[in-house]
Amino acid sequence: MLKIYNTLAREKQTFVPIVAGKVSMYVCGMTVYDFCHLGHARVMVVFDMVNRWLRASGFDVTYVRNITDIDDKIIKRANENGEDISALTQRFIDAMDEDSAQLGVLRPDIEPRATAHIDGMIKMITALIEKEHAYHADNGDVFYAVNSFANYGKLSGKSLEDLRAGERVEVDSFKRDPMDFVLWKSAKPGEPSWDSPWGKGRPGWHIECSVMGECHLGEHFDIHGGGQDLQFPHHENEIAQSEAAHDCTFVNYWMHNGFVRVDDEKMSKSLGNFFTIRDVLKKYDAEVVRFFILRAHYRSPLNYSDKHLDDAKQALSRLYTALRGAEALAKVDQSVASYQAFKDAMNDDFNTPEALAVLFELANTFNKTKDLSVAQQLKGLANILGLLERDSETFMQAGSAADLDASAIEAQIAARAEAKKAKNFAEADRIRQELLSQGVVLEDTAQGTIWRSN
RNA sequence: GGCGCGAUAGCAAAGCGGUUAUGCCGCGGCCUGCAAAGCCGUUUAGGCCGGUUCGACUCCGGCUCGCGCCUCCA
Repeated sequence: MLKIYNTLAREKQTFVPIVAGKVSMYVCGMTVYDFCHLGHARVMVVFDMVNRWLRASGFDVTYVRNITDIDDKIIKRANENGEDISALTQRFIDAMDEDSAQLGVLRPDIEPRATAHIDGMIKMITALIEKEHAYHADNGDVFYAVNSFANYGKLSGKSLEDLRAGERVEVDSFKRDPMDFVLWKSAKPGEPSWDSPWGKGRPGWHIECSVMGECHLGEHFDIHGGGQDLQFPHHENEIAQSEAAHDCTFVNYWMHNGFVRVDDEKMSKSLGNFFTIRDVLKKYDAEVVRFFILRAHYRSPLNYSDKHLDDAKQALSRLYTALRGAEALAKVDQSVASYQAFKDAMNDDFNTPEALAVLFELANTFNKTKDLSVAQQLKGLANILGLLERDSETFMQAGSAADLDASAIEAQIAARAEAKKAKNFAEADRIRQELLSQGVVLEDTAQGTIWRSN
């Protein structure tokens, strides 16, 4: 039985899909005006892991992850660059696709773009106005009337009174209530706009996800995910919009992943303490980054540092080392204890740290017994998490000194073998030391000498 | 100010009311020409103060510290 921590209920709940055997999942994706950073990597990897486990559990999953390709920041950035908005967004969508592919993230089934759903947004806003959940204000914007929705605050645990009491709420004279949020922004000169019953304008951010979710998964679906920072106001507002428009429950399970931090502070654009995925991948193997993310529970904070990545690399290497020389095919045996332990861990709110512990126990068993079925199990279970998909040599030799090619290393190994044969250990050690200084580690095995990068 | 989360060994990170988490690092041993890898063993825990209990890292209460949201944010 799969249990999921539901933010809405503030507890783990047994997962019961709306339609038996099927799962509909929506995750808030990126606003494409810049390169993705490690925080984005965590969302992509975490929900990729969720998607993979649901599928491995036999569910027919429809996974939607949207792309916000129109908003203030995009317009601002395009103006700064003197770049066409669609060129800008396409450029960063391509970059995002590259980054996520590197991280072993499977493509979502559907990746809707906000700009392709303007009609649906106009339709939903119209319905909200008709039901008196929204109003066309004097400045031309359309606002959602927060006090028209009795359950406002149920996801984030905030009450309207508390929110209004907050000192940071900016007063907008065109709003009936300071907490009302914009559904449709009237166009300012020079901004991209679409025709609507309220004149030319563009949608607010929150309405995009309500509409894309409805369009691709229906008025009521199973799982909605995203980063913790989207819980309020974004997801709270989505609920207000969708439930008011449809008069039915919007989402059954709300999932929020924890932040990536740097020095115990949230990594974010506004703090300027972010690392882009592509910068990190210049230094670390993408699978190491994926392993690093999966090593912590998805709801826990995750501190980023080179030291932690180095540690993750060492740990992942242990698994690859175990499989070295025994390139077993991935083959999961569901009848053995390791599968049960792995499954129990994953079914307990996607407890990947515990699932990974099962992999290390399998590696230890295989190192001792050399029972090929154990190696197959190790690789099979790891593959479910999108790990250990390459062969060991490829991983172990990746990132070695760029000025050495494999044949040069092999030549050195051969020379060392000659020296060893002649009992000239000083020369043998000199060669080994020389390679080590170039980032190549030699290991003598029963089958001969093999090498890996340091 | 309002709401919420966390505090586990040198570092990272889980489960669990009583039995070895796991990984990296350290130490001892085996293996090796020597290493590396691997194997065996091993040192370091549970912020502080109370309570419940035969027994608490695990449950309850208080405190301290850290973090997040309340504004765009994954």
